[in-house]
Amino acid sequence: MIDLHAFLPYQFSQLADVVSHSVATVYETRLGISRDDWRVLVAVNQDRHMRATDIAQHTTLDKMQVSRAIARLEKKGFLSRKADMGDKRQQILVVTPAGQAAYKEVSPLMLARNDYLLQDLTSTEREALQRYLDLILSRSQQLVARG
Amino acid sequence: MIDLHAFLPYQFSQLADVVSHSVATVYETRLGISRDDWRVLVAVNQDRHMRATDIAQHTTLDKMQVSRAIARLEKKGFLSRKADMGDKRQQILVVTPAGQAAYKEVSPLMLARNDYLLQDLTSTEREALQRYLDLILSRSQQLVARG
DNA sequence: TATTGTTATACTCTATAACTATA
DNA sequence: TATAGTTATAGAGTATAACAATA
Repeated sequence: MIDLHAFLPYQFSQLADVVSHSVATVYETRLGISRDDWRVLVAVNQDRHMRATDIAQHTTLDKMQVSRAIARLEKKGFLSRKADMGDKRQQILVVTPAGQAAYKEVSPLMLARNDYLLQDLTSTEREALQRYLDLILSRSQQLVARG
Repeated sequence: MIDLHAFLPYQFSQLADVVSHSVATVYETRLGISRDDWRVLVAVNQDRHMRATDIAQHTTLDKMQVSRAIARLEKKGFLSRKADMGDKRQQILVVTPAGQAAYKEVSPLMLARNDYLLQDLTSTEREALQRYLDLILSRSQQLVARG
């Protein structure tokens, strides 16, 4: 007998949906951007001189998603592109002041919400949770690799 | 500074994707059905005399998703509908023998994979994990409710 | 007038791959 | 021939609401 509620895929997907939604509201309503856009905005705010490929690796988005997120963020005025004289196929992505301001406005609110979600756990418990999640993740990756 | 990898929405959504995918492979390849279909199949195998509304509550799917999943499962011969003489708007959903066989073939494999994912955790740790996830879920629901 | 379940529609996401320009 | 990034396209999934039958 399968109890859906004791079933990891079911639990995690429900949890991921609610948690994402509860936090994503912040950038959606304040900046009017999507999840992919937000991830790219975080990346370009952390590292100067990122290229699209770097961002893809950094975010687990694929190059197509990154390309489109970049286009949307550029249109919003949150980032701009500079030619890379070394390799003309590549572009260097730079946050604009508006992109920095957006990030600075929103990220503390995001962190606060993230923190709020963890308030019921002590720091030891948080570490334990982290450990459990890592173990489960690596086992599930093994399963996927095997098929 | 936001570290995506230490950020709950990011972590959970990555985890949910990989975990779901690692387990969903079983019913996708063996039965050729989707996640929604699978959830409905579980529901009708557990409870006789379910109606579409019951299933919606039981699975966190909405009535439209349930309606379509029912249609697909019926087409596959996994369930059938009987008129409810009490209320003619409703239908009683019954698993067919083929639907039972499908469930019996696949559910042990699903449980085995679910169990495999948890192998690195003791039963105490599993309970702790469960508790942490519940706490986080209820806080995120609070956030969503507030907006 | 409200409810059960179906159908329609439009919108977003995702996955794949074709394409361009450079290397 | 391979790589960086863009564009096209089709399929799946999602959300909203209109709708028919019954209550």
